[in-house]
Amino acid sequence: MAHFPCAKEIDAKEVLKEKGLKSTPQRLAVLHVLHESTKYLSINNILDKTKEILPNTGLATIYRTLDVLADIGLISRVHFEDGCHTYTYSSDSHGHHIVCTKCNKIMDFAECPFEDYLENLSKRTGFKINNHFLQLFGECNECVGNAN
Amino acid sequence: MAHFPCAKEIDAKEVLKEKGLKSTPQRLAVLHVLHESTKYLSINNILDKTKEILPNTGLATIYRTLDVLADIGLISRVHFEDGCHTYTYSSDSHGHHIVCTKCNKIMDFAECPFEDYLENLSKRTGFKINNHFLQLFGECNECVGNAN
DNA sequence: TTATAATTGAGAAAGTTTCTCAATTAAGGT
DNA sequence: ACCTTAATTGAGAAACTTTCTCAATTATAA
Repeated sequence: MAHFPCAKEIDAKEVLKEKGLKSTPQRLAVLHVLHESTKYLSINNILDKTKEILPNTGLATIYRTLDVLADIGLISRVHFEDGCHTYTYSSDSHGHHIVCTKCNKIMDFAECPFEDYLENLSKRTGFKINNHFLQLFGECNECVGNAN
Repeated sequence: MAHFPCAKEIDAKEVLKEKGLKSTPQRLAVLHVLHESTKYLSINNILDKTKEILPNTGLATIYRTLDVLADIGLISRVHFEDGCHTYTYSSDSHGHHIVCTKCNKIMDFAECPFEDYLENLSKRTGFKINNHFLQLFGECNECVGNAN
């Protein structure tokens, strides 16, 4: 089986094993591609970069792999106002993302700022809040001030 | 031109006018459909309900109308982990949503809990944060405790 | 090494979204 | 009220995205 210099490869293999899933070259390659990129990637970006490692990889495998990796929390989906079909490596299962709208860079911030707030909101609204999604948009330190 | 008993119809017409957009029956009907529903609706839900009011409405018009209404903030998109192709009426342009994962009900909460937090995060990360997206998932007061 | 179930690639099928263009219509000026 | 005009619409075609099917392959555990 192929080997990829992914810092988290060992971890990934263990997580896959725990869930009863196989560590295939395709899964490790997709993970490697996302881990290597500081930016969010579209399905086609991921297919292209995966094919640089494993040229025969099929598109259906990319879809299947992204679903699997997202389910087990190794990667996460990035949401935009008009669609959510891009992905990024997930350094932490509770990671929220800051997205640079100029260069597409993603930064994680694992801390969650409003645990207390949610409890309060829960009481006021009668909603039992189980989950939340937060994503911030802005300009990263390299892009801030640049014309485009 | 058709009239729909949408409480916000007058407002909607003004907002459309301000932006140089026409108040067509189709746009008002889509808005009415979303305003009337407490739940988020898919493109096809919206097409079906709009056709009950205007039977000849085409699918392309639904897509165009949803884009227009979302752009001007009269409605907003609802995001899920695996897609974001549902919509809800927007009572407030900064409204965040709580979504009931059992009955699909949406509740708005306009207040934004972390203005201060974002400023602090901005300083630490070097990101200039321009925008954010927050959505909460849970069970509403009617569904909480129900088996399904 | 072998058996087995999971996974894959390829292409077909299904589903979603956008585009094109002639016909219609909302809205402002007369 | 009636033009005029540019925006909007419906319909179907085209483009694009996602899922499915199934035979071939392969990771894994015995």
